[in-house]
Amino acid sequence: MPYDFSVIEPKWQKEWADAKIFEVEADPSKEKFYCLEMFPYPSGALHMGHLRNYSIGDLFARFLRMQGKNVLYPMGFDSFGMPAENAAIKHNTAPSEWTWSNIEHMTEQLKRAGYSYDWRRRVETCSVDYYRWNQWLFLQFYKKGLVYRKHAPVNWCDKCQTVLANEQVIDDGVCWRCGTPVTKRDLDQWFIRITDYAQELVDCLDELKEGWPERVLTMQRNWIGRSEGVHFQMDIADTDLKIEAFTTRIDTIFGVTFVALAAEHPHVKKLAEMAGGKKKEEILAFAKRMASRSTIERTAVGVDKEGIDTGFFAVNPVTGEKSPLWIADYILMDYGTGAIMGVPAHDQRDFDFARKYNIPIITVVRPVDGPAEDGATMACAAAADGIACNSGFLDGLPTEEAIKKAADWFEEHGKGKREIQFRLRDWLISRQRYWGTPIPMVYCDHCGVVPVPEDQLPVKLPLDVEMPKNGGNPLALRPDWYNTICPVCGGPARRETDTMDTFFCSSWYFDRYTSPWVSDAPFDKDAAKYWMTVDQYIGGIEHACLHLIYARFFTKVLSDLGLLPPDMREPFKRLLTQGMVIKDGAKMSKSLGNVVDPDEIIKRYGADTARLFILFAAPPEKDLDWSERGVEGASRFLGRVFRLVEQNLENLKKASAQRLKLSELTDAADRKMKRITHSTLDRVTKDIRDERQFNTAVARLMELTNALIAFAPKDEKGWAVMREAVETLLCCLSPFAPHITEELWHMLGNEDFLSVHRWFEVDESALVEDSVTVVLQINGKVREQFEVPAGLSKEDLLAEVMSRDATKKRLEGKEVIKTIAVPGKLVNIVVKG
RNA sequence: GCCGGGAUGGCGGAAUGGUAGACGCUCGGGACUUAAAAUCCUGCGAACGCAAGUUCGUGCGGGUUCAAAUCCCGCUCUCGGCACCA
Repeated sequence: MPYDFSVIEPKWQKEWADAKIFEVEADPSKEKFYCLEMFPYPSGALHMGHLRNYSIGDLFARFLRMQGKNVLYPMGFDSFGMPAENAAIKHNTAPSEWTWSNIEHMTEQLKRAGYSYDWRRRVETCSVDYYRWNQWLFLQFYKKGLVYRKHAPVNWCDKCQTVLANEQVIDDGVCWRCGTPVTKRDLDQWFIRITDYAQELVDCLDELKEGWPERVLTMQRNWIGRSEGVHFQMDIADTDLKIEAFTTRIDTIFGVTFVALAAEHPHVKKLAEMAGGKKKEEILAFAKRMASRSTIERTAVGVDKEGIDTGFFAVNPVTGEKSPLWIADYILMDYGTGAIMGVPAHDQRDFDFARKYNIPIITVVRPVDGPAEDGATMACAAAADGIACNSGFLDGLPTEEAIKKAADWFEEHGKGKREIQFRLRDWLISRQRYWGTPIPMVYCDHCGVVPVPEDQLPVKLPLDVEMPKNGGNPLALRPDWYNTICPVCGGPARRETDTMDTFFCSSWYFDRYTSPWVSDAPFDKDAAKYWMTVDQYIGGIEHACLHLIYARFFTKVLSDLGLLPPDMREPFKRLLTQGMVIKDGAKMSKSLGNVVDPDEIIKRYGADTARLFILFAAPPEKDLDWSERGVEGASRFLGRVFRLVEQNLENLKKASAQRLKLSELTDAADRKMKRITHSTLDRVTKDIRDERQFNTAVARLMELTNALIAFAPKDEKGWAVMREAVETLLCCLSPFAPHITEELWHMLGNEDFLSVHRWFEVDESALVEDSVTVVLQINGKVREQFEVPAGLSKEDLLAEVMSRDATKKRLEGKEVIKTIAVPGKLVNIVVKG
């Protein structure tokens, strides 16, 4: 009977499901392991990226299960979002119908791939049972003061017809989903105070060093953008106005030669008024022109800085000197205070600006080993640390100390204080879209903004909607839905028609998995306490500053709300960011027409082959080059394993299941086979557990298979050795190719499931070698290799090598200068002549 | 500009101071077959050589070492992230 995956795979999928071997319960007596993949958006069908993500996850889940851990391995769908609305318009159906049919289809696909999920725990964020808890959590956040409504300039995508969070504006100001340039709009929107947690979000990155990729930590650190500095005030001469400024380089305060405001700064209008006349018109015109520029225009490389002199002067709080007050386009209103002290000698941007407008440049920091540069002739700003000069009481101090002393001065004189600034902005969660969680708020003419009482949740999304053809939110066109009664006064009120950013849903779904059946809370506290945190998370790098920041933030808040234990501050202990799947040099995508359909591959080669290829072709973090030939290679390998067992089946079944010790084996080939078996087991275990090097683990298993094919047992002992080797191979291969290994395991007469069988133990005594190959080097160049008994000391090895005729011959007529012997490895003889 | 990753055969990739190229793919030779597919055996970094073998070889230039893909110094190219963030 040949290897027929089309029979074997469905058969074992059914057996596993019937026996419920992948269903788990919290059990504090057992050590748990929570293995999680970033859940998919139900776009219609699985793509290769999904297959790669989940093949890695299933490998971990199966491996750890076999290692005896109580493994939580769930799957669900991130099923709210724009594409459902677009598809609904295109196919003239409802977003919910489209979404649910995709969920069912993709679930079937995942089952055909043989992943070992506990399917009872499937979570769909678009189901009322889930999103009602989004609403409930939103209200808890609201009570805690973490939710606020603000009229502010926000990012607007015209194509998606909705606002976006800062994190969703990428690549110089375009929408993360559709690539449309983002514009600014002034709107009333709901924000979440993620900035309250900015400091902790940075601090905890250190705890994640062990298990997270360095680059993700760096990206988050950059995104949160913590900087320490001094916040201080400056008077505007001859007015009552004061300017608030922030700087990280307070040590350069003596080098201030101008002060600049952002065009949107509230003082701009006042100053224009005070200036009056022609100057007023000029200032207002300038501010208007700057405000109308898009993010792209403002941040394009090489754009000249622009500014206008207000004619006013700011007073330096230390020196009392007056510096001209400018309005400049490179000052951002939404960072710091929207005003800066200009120190052109030591800041490149200020330098560019000063040169353009002939503002004086004064150096106040000199290099450690030389004199200060001349401000009039220097080519660029000297931003590096050095020694303070021309700086009164700071003179002679190295930058770090000068900063400290200057900051102390400001605090002592009550003119400013130390402050920490973050780049991170609050999270805008309102979306002017239909297919999302309704924000549980109502607007009453008498009572204002009123939260929906918890006992009135859920605010259900109507499913019988017609999507407006020209875009926009159908909820806003449904008076029957949005007209309601004020929970406070009972008068007429209107529901919030915006829905929540879908990243809200995905910020706590992993908590829900721990107890998806509870109906009186988002999740069961005890279940979460047992299962959380996620031990291994797997997904794409694209979420480094989106989902992965929001989920970290949520976990801290849920912990503070008492829903998670107080010390549970981080959701994901280890993170693996898998590489992309590449074909013909580019990422697989519909628009490039280079997609390979996982279903097709599974149909043609089987799930085991597809999974094995994916895990073998590249290390998990690297991009994977899709190769049909490579898939065939994986298929060939599984065929070899199948035939190996099948062709020796009778003898293997008869063979003793007893494990013979190496010391009980006398035949050299048997001993060698035994050693290979255990060194393979040892290395594969380490590759998976410690190194996460699945490609090399597969390579070892191929080597073991090659050795087994060449192995010819001579007697009963030999067959016992072979049986042990074959079963070890099946055990190690099981997490990679679970169906074929399960089949062969049962063919050998085993009755339990290999999928949940205990991982084999390495017999350390079987790793001991009789002899080792050592290399003879002359002057560092390899000359020959030969066998010596294992365990020789340095001296004995050297003596052994030097006594060989071949060695003596090589050294004839040469003077030995030095010898180096590395036991078990090599001997290097340094000679002259 | 700043931060991070990477560069090894025809290709994907092994090797973290000690035999460079494991394992696989491609390609060549052979066996089986009427034939093909499948399968099995075998060769495969480059140069010279009938061979034994010798020399060269891990992006480039230096250095440390008996010994460097690996460590140090200085570059080049490339991929990714952030970027008037004060």
